[in-house]
Amino acid sequence: MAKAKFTTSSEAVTAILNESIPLFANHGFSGVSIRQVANAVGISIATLYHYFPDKKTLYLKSIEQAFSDKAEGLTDVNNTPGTTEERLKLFILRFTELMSGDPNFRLLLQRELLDADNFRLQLLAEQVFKEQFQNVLDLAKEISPKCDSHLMAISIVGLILFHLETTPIRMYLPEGREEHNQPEVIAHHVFMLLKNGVLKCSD
Amino acid sequence: MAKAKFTTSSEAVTAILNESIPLFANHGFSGVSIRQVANAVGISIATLYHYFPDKKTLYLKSIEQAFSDKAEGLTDVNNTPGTTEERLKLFILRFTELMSGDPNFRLLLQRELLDADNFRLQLLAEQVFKEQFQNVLDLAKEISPKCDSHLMAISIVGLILFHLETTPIRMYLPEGREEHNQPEVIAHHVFMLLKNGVLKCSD
DNA sequence: GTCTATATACCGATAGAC
DNA sequence: GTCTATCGGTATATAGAC
Repeated sequence: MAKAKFTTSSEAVTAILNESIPLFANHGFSGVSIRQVANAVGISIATLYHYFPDKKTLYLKSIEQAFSDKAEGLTDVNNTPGTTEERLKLFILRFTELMSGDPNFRLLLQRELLDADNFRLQLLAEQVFKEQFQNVLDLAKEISPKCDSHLMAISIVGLILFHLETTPIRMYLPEGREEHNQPEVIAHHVFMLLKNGVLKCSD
Repeated sequence: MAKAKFTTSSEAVTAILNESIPLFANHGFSGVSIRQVANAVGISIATLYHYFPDKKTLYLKSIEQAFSDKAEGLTDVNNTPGTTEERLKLFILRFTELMSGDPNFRLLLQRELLDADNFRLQLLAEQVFKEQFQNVLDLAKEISPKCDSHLMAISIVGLILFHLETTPIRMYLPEGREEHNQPEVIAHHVFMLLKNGVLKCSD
């Protein structure tokens, strides 16, 4: 008779998600097989199916788990004392560190932007990013009231995310250096660019 | 006996790539089967294998084809008369239109940034993007000499690409509007942001 | 709760007729 | 040059023993 590998059901689920999240983040939904996940956890396929009804559910639960708690950790930036500029600087630094500190989250987000259907995108927008995006939107409204807030908010997070997105190809591009991948360097550059614009930028 | 479907070999290759490129762009390497491509072209799997030795080669040739000629079309911006600011504006508009006009190219690029190994990234950087990136780099050096050119160049193209990347989720985010997806609107916003910075931005 | 064994379908790739 | 037929392997998912 097979021994119980896990003491509780949620412990098993956690162990499975711990393996499935990095696999899906690095190879995408169709690039990962149930077999791979089961092998990584050290259980059989049938056992995996005992905890998740099918592959798609496993994927969605992986997303859900990887995205949970990301909705916090930034919420307090708008309630921080200081000038608008200081709060922008703080947000940029926090967001950059958050995103570089959790590669799986960023990779899954990028893959969802590529692969998700409208229903999943709507879910993502309304249940994961809405509150956070509203905060950036408020910051954008305050800092540049004459500008389209939505476009500005996208630009702020986009600047940061694209620098992280291009990390692997950077070294092969002209003048690419290792230090360009450090969160503090990226955050500082983005802040200076946003503050002064390209014409008066200096770092 | 089967009739010749194509009059020349290159005609057949073109017909196959015309189907494989959008498929790979929308679903990725492992999200597309040889069967799907063959069905889309209207030929048998065996016929497809007559023109391409294996799936990986078909994928790489699809990338190659989709990326060819993209190296031109922007090269002349640095030789355009006018102030640095005018040339920056021209580059942003051209690049935005180029990228929104060819979704397959952008999608394949995003997928390569996620999936490609270091060898393929190096190939991509040195044989596809090197010259173009150097042009942006030169523009960045000229426009903001006190700033790290590499970071600035990445920021300029990143701002544009991220707006296109987030197009599908935009409408579900607060204050997202259809007009935000128009290339001219994006280009104008990016230019104004780069020119004045977030503090003095107005559009 | 975990396993082995298996069902069924599809995968990439090939053989060989025409 | 194009096809049908098929190979061996792997995919997702299930049945049933323990």
